Amino acid sequence: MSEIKNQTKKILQSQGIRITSQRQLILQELIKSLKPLSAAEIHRILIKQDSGIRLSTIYRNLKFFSSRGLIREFNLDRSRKEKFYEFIESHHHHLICTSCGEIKCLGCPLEDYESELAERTGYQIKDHNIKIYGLCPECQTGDI
Amino acid sequence: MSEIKNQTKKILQSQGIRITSQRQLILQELIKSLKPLSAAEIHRILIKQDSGIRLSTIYRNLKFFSSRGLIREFNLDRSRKEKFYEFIESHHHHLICTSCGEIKCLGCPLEDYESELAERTGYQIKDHNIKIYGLCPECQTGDI
DNA sequence: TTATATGCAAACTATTTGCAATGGT
DNA sequence: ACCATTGCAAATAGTTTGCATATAA
Repeated sequence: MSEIKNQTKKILQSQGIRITSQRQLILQELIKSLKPLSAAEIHRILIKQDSGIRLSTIYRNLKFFSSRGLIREFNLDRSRKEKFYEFIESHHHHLICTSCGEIKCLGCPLEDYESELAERTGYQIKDHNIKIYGLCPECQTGDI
Repeated sequence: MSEIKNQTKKILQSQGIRITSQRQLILQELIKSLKPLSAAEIHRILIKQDSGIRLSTIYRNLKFFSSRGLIREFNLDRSRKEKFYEFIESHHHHLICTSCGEIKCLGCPLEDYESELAERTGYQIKDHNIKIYGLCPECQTGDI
């Protein structure tokens, strides 16, 4: 069994999640991927690898993994309407190139701000996300 | 002519945007509203006020206003799938109660961070948004 | 063996589009 | 008068659901 397949299996097991080949495939792609993927992207990848997995199965499992806190589900706000999904390794944010769509992960600049905000508003802060939009170095030629 | 209707008209005029009753109605609601609205919410409000405006007209104009920089279009990421729209008065962010859905506007804590980020990544930063999720004081009773 | 997950097809929601009619300038 | 905008209906995209079958434990 390949290294990543093994790792994926362990993760599912440790969470008490029933192991199916489809779940392993989906989670593997999210773990391998360096950037968030959409349901359709995952489907495209898995279909190429023979597996006759259905889109509905992918959606169901993405929802399921999210509810178990294994992955994070979010929108990109601009242009696209699909949701994106990523394996949660650590709290971070995204820098998105509005021209080519490339997504880069960033650390979190809000640690102090959050506690100050909680104090000021009375809110009990649970989470947050930041998306930063710009042009990546490659897309800056011609300087729009 | 009512004060706000007048103001709306002036905004459209100053932007060289053709004035129609539908555009005035849509923009008025966004200006009056203290929080972002979805297309369906705007539609519901305007239908109640007699106007037989169509959802498609609302969508078309929301897109149009966004492209002209009059309003901002964004997702809420959690739970809901619709987009939300707000009149742009100044750059700000949102604090969202995950229990009752209340949306509060916040200032921007990222001014310095952005320039540091541009330097570090080579990206030309254009914009960003932050969403912070938590429980508002009212929803904290029972402390989940 | 039994509950859970999947395949499949159909439904649903939010949004977009084509086209003829209407309305602003 | 002319072109932009609207109404209307139909299309589309992304996602969800119901039900029979297959599969993990």
